[in-house]
Amino acid sequence: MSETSKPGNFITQIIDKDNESGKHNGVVMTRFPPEPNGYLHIGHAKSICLNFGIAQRYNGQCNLRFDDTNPEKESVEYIESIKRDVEWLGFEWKDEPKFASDYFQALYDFAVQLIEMGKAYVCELNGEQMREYRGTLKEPGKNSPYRDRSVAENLALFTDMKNGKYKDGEVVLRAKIDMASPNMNLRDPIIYRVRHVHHHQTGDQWCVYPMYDFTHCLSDAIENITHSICTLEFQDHRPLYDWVLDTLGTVHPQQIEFARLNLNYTVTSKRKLKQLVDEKHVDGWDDPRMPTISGLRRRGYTALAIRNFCERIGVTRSDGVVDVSMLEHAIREDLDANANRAMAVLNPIKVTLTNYPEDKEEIFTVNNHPKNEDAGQRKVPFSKTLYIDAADFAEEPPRKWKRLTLEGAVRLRGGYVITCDEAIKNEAGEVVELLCRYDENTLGVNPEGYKPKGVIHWVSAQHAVDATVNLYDRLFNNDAPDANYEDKTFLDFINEESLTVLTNAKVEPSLLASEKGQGFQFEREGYFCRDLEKDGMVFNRTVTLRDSWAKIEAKGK
RNA sequence: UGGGGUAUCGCCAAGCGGUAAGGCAACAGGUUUUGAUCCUGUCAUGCGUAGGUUCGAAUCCUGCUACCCCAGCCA
Repeated sequence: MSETSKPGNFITQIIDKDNESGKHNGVVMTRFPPEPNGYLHIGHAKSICLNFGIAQRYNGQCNLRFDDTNPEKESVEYIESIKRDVEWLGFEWKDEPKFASDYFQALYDFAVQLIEMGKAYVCELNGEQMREYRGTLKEPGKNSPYRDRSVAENLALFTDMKNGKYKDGEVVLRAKIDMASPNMNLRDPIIYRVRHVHHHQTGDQWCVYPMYDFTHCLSDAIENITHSICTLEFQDHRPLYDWVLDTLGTVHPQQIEFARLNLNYTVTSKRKLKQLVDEKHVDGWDDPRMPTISGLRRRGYTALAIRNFCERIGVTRSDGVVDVSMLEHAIREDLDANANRAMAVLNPIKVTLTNYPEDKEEIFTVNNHPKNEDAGQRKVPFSKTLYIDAADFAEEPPRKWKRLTLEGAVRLRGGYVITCDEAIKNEAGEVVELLCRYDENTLGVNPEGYKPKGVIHWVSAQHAVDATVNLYDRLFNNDAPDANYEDKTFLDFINEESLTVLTNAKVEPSLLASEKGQGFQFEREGYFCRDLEKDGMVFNRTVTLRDSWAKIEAKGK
């Protein structure tokens, strides 16, 4: 599909109009501007797909720009993870990654220019006073007593700020706009503050750092961004964005806001995700239960699935909550089409084929994919003793049961039809072994005179490979863990059963040749992937198969 | 009447004055050596609400309602 045949949205409509009127001479330049203060999550994926996707659609380019103006909260680890994630999603930024900190000198010069124009002043109000003078949502603020300093004095004071003559928080540089504006952002916003901290990019070169509102618009202008796409909460900042650029007379990118992604049953706030990591509710930013890009990757989500998901949810200005089933559908769709099949017995019980020769061994050739012949075939060994899943046998089967039962017959996937004669139990009354007979005339052929109830997966005991399987479920059991509740926080909704570790799983030997990160469909169980980090046979469940039996069962209860 | 936004099926979302696309979910069938996939069908006389303009309104106008964002020296 060509880029332009993909569905558009209100932003592409704006750009189409701009291109018609020749506003930017047909040039489209966007940017993805994360602050390196955490790992990227699925919400960022939407923004990445939007910004890079628009650039592709219009043969433009997209910068990766780190909005690194608050060094205390930022780190190189986050920078590296962000680069890795954007790349993994399949996007290429223009040239080298950019940093707002690359522009610190230019930004400083712009601030000086503002002072010279009489449009900025150094203010000595402390935090509390600042708040008082700002007024409230319904009442206007009042002018700072420092508002009318001379240009010369402001220039000297700002130089002192830069040269480290003030302690953190003692003074700030403010834009002189309008303390009575109904828009709080225009009530003489702070544009520079003093912070004696080491910066991950500029070291100890600066002790004054520009604020977002001053930095972002000018960084966009410096990079000749044409369309500066951000989320809805910045709508109120647009007048300030425009004021800075208009006042300084630079090129003027257009800020366009869209609704950020909200997903039910999940939390998409860097602060909360960081809390989950810091307080060890999960095993790190890339825990497969996290909605981070790295977590999803480790869970087995593919970049293609995430891109498709982002395309399907659309881009609008109305904020809603997308159902996680949309995300799950996207990964099932990709893996169903592209993942090889394999057999894995998660909770094994032994099956002995009483009429199968003791030392005999057969090798079945099985298709890797039911529809795609190009996926090839693999060898699956078969012998007298097998494992099947405990859930596939029932002494007293419920209605519509299509699995093994006493005296019932069932097809072993890719192999013979077997009939169960006896269930051997331990002292606790649990079934520990099944004695079955196989029908030697049923390899690739239907049996004569009777019909198997269904098909189950299995693995030959002597050939089976031990594996650890991590069964992941949603991290929260409330559909809106993020919402504000009177007496609860999102931590109160953590699903205690979000991870079940199965250490006794038996998988077919072909899986020994799999690679880390490789995805499979374990037939009748779900989609799994070899863990990206751990060595050995460790598989993570990406998502279950759609399960209509579970619905039938649930209805019966 | 502080300011700024948004309202179309359970969820996402097309629609831009000519008579409500699509996807997810759900439900009902069919195929199936995966209770998967796939296929077929059902699912808004209705577009937050009340009026108005018009031959004709989800689209234009007016009033109302609900929800979201803003009082960090965060972004």
